[in-house]
Amino acid sequence: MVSKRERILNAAEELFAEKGFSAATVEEVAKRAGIGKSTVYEYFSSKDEIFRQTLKAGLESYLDAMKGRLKQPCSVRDVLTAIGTAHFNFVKEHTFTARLLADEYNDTPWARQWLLGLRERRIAMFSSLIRQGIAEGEFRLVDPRMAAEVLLGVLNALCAPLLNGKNKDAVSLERFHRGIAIFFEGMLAK
Amino acid sequence: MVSKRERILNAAEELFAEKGFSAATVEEVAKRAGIGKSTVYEYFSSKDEIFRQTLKAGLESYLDAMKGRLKQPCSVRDVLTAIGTAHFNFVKEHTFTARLLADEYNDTPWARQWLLGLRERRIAMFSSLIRQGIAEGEFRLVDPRMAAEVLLGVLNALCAPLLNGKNKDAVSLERFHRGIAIFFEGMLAK
Amino acid sequence: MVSKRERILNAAEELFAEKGFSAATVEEVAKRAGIGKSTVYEYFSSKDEIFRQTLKAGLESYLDAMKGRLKQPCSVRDVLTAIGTAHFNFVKEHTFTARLLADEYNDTPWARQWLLGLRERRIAMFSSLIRQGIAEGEFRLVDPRMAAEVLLGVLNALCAPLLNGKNKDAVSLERFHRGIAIFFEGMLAK
Amino acid sequence: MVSKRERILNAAEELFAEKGFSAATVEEVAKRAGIGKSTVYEYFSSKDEIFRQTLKAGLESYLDAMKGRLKQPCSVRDVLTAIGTAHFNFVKEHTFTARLLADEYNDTPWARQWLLGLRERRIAMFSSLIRQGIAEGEFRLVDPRMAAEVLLGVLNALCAPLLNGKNKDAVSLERFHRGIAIFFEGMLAK
DNA sequence: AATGAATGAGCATTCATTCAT
DNA sequence: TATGAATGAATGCTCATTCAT
Repeated sequence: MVSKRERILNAAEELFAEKGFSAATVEEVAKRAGIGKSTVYEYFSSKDEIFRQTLKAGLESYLDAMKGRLKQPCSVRDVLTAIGTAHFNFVKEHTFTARLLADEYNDTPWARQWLLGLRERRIAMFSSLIRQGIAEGEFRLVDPRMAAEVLLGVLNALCAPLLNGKNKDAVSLERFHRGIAIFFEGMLAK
Repeated sequence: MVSKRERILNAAEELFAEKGFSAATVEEVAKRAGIGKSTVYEYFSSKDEIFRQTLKAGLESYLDAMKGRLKQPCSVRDVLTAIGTAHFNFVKEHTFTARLLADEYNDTPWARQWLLGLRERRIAMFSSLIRQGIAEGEFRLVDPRMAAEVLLGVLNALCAPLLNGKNKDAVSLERFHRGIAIFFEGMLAK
Repeated sequence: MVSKRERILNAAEELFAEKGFSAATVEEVAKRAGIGKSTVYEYFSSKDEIFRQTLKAGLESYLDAMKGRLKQPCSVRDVLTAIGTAHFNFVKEHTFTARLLADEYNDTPWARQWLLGLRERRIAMFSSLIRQGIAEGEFRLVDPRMAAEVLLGVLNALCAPLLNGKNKDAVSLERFHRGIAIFFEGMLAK
Repeated sequence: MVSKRERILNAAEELFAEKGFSAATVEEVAKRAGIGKSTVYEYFSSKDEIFRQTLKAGLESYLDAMKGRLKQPCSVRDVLTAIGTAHFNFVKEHTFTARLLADEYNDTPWARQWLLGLRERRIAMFSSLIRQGIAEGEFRLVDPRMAAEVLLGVLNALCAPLLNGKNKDAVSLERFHRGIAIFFEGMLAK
């Protein structure tokens, strides 16, 4: 059985993703978690704290999903593709968290800072791999950080339909791969 | 002299971009516009309506900025680059509006629908051009809509530093062009 | 017509005196003032602030009532009696404020500090007069401050029935004077 | 070892004296008593009941302290002085209870009634002694009840520093005696 | 047209009390 | 007996909206 703390976190994740932090109410969170309103305060000291923990949990779960895909004995393109695929699957699985983690979240200043931090970590991960690809002659000579940003944008764009579309299942992984292929084609050493 | 209606819209644009729709208050909007709180209601029937109009104005202003760049007697790549450049300049100029228009805006359901509509229009514009590029042999054979999505993601990613960074001026157009070049390299017919 | 701010202050004074600060609610205050709950917040920033202002107003009104009775060309006993009489009348008139100003008010720490300050001012006033009485040979040699405390206790004790009794009018000024007479008899130089 | 019931009562006494009835919480009481929150309800049916019993215990403890000082074979003044001394020592020892018993306690209506009852009992005790003193020619002819009220006020005033001052030990019994001496001087038959 | 004043509906948070163990 | 967990009712405070001028 799932702990009450987790039930609250899950409900909050859904609601924050659906309506934003300010518009979601603690009462709704409680109701969706199937508990009384004040019980929420047994587990979290404030609404802000709920958000902080929701974000933290989502972030950890995201980074977990990326793990183990970094040091494989194959081309950088394959590694990046594997990471991209993990990203895709994560978004498909945790749509709500993914929306929270999407680049733009306007509600609360401190939340934005937090999310920008995550963005930086992802960019760092990508650019490090890209630098390696360049060194190994796999990619042509480009600014690695800039290329990393571009890749991040491509991933986000290709996953966007998962966030908003009603027919998530229609969004295929195969299409996703064809999308990032454009990026890779542009990156290859001629 | 700028009309009172516009003063309200400008103030609202800033505030919504800064703190999100829910967290911004009508009183703040009025104060920033330099007018009394109830005067706002002479021009807009509700807070929601203010947001709708803010969005509408931002959207129009964005589409205006794109106009005139579509039917030029040159390569599709040049046209798309021109559009991208217009996008870049718009974001630099209207940071606040740009944030509102950014793909993810989580606050209110109907706002999201509206923004998705804009996204679709941009994608349609891009994919139509890309289709033309393919037909003319400039681009290789790809799903035009998918490529359009990718391009959109690239544009957004490359403009993201303008939205959050403190040193906006450090973000150069030249870097932006090198970024989309990756996309075009991946699109060229071999 | 009495200002809304004053209506709130009056209602608050009554309620705080009746039930104490914590037990009184802002809604009750508003209802008793004949206004909406949130209107209260147009005039006072918080419940604490209401209490602070209530206390301040009560204190000023009390000190006003004492004024002009200090420098009369007669015996110190007469002056002190006049002050005592003013105290008596004030309590009769402003029962609620008087309860707030009574020595013991247990609710909020900062309020207690404030009230202790008032107590000190009253003691200072009394002891200065008593010192004068001693110097002029009217009173016997006693610690002036201690005597002042005693006098204050006597005044409070004799006014207590006004604070709690249902039949306030039965409490006569004449009885009050007979009461403080005991104090003065104990003070006279033999 | 002190019983759990008493531990609760002691904790409550402290807290009620420190912050007033409304502002004190059952959880704090439990914590200070070193027990779980719901255990409190094994011994007392409600927060109100805790207060009632706290008051009752304080009152009994106060009256106990007065006992045995009433029927001594000496002057009434000596008896009253002995009672006053007992009062002084009680306040010094049980500062918290003393604050609760102080004449003014504003928080809850029924508590006030109770405390007024105690006040009446003390006044009755005093006035009976004073009547005796008058009958025996020790005191001059005054309204015994009024004199009792005055005496009570004097005792309270002289003990007030014990309730609020930081330097309780600086408040001497000797000073206290000099204070009530003023009362007695005023009472003596010439 | 413009606005200060007023307010009800709503929200985050607290707390006395109950329940399950 | 003892208690951690749970919660509904209440409370201070906010804010979009209306009203009177």
